[in-house]
Amino acid sequence: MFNDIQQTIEDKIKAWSAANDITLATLKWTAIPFSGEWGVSTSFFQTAADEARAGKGTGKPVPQRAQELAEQVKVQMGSVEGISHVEAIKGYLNVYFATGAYARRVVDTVLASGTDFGRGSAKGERVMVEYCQPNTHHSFHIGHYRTTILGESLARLTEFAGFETIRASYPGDIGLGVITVMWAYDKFYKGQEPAGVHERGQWLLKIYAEATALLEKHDDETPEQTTQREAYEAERREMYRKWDVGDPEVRALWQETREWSLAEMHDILDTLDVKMDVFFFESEVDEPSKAIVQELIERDIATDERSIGGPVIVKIDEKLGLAKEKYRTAVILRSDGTSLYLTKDLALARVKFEQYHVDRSIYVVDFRQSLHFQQAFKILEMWGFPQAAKCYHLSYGYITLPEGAMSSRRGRVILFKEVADEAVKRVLSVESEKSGDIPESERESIARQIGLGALAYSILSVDNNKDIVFDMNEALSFDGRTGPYIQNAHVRANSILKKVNGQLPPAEFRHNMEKHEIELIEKISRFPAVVEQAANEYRPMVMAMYAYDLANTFHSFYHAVPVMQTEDGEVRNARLRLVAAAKQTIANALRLLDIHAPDVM
RNA sequence: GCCCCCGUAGCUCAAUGGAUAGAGCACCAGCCUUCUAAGCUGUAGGUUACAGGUUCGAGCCCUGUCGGGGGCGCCA
Repeated sequence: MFNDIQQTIEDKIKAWSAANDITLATLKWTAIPFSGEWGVSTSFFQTAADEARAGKGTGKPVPQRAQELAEQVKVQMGSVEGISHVEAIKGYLNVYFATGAYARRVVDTVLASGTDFGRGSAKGERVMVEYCQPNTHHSFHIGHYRTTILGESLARLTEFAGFETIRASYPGDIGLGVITVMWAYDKFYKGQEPAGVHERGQWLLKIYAEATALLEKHDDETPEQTTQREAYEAERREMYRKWDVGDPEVRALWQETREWSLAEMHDILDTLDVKMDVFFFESEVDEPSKAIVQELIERDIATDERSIGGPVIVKIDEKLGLAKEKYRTAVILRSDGTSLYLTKDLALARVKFEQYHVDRSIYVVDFRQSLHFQQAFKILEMWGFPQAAKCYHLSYGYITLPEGAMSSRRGRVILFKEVADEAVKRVLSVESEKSGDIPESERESIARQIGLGALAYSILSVDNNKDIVFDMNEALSFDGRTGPYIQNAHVRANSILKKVNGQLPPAEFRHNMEKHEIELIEKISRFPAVVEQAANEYRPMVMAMYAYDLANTFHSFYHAVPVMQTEDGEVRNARLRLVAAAKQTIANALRLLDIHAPDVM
């Protein structure tokens, strides 16, 4: 956390190596495996190996030579301000911090920074995170939730790490699926409309599933059924055509039903505390996207095969001179002149670069689109956008059901709303036996925080490229490595602090600290580095792991180390400040995971 | 045929090329007159799919094999 001490040591090592004609490899600092004290560690394996390769070594095995070097440095080190002692062990140089001074510094820094503890310095780069791409006219299911929570957490991380961050959503509000719902609604349900935002959204999903069944070809259908199906199909096609040419009636129907879905989506985003900066609607990028195709043809990036009845394509592998198939050939415009997913994404990327001036563009989209994005990024590169190098597809695995993939068309989905409601219900059912004193007026809201926290954590704590087989009991578990476990650490910290009404007199940390105290301080001090890592690697999971680790350390501390019962006032004050610092760090970590940190539960 | 992801404890998952591969769940044994037991402590559980290679050092990098998932010019 504090690099100045580390820097002092590093300078000393460099001076020593220069004086002794030793070619020092780059020093990498890591945390020492915890053993009751804390500090940082670096090794000399690389330096020893370099020596051996250069032929100027001593002929000794690398580990032995590394240990020798570490010992020499240790002898050479002398005393350094803020360092209690140094040890050379197994080729590593372990530098231990002077406990009291370091502890005080960490705790004071956290308390002074508050909600800003861990915030990175401004990076001078603008990041756009595109996530939450639900289709309208269906309902928001648990798969949409995964991109939303993943993207929101990532956006919070990049923002906190110091990147200027723009949150973007790209709802699919037009396409065959949308038209299918409109057709069925218009034909069978015109004028009807259930009350309630979510009821309406879910009703559309039901209509979609019904419509799909009507339009699906069956092997054993009778001639009458075939005629019927083909007539339906023709009606749907006609409706799409009318939408395309801007028929007022169809457009009005579209606007109305689209609004139902968007209302539901906004309600869910509110529930999740997601504040989008920009919405790119598929319907709005459709028309402009066609214009870029001509430009790509003129630049000789795309090949127009329309004269022979074909589409417009980009032969990526051929253009790159690749012998093996890798990016293949991408179609960027249908032979009938209509746009495709890729057409729109290329156009959208240009808007992001030129209108929003983004330096990095991150797409939180499921892993099945990985070829699509590889193609898109390559084409952008050929097109001459340097930002293409900093485009990143954060792919994630599907959420499937035990019986197989979810399918909106078959109506076989787990809706986010169902899960969220169930989560709150389950929390309320255990609140009476497990909770502390929760004011009646807050019970519902805290139950929501805990339920949604459990759900969010169950998604964020799994590596994004893993598939998740959705299990309600697992997703909403409150025990062990879960959101509520972390929230509970925050609550316990708060319950101690309540007893002094938040009064935190200064403290020196001169007492002989127990290992649980030291370990807690060590974990807290790692938070800023974890923020950097999670943001740089685009991995919310790193923060999820850390949050658990920190809470786990706090729970152990809480159990083993008395705070209010401490007789010595000086020690009590120090521990109170440590508890406050832990509470703050837990809250900051949870916030980056889009999880609330309640004061009671 | 080609490309991408994955394979770690019974199950679900971790582990910037670095020290003794770690958690949770499940199982077993303890801990509430003491700051919230949604908790803590302990036991048990491993040939990191397999075979080579690179490296002082490989779960991690490279090659191959096997197994699972996904994708591959007009769906999104």
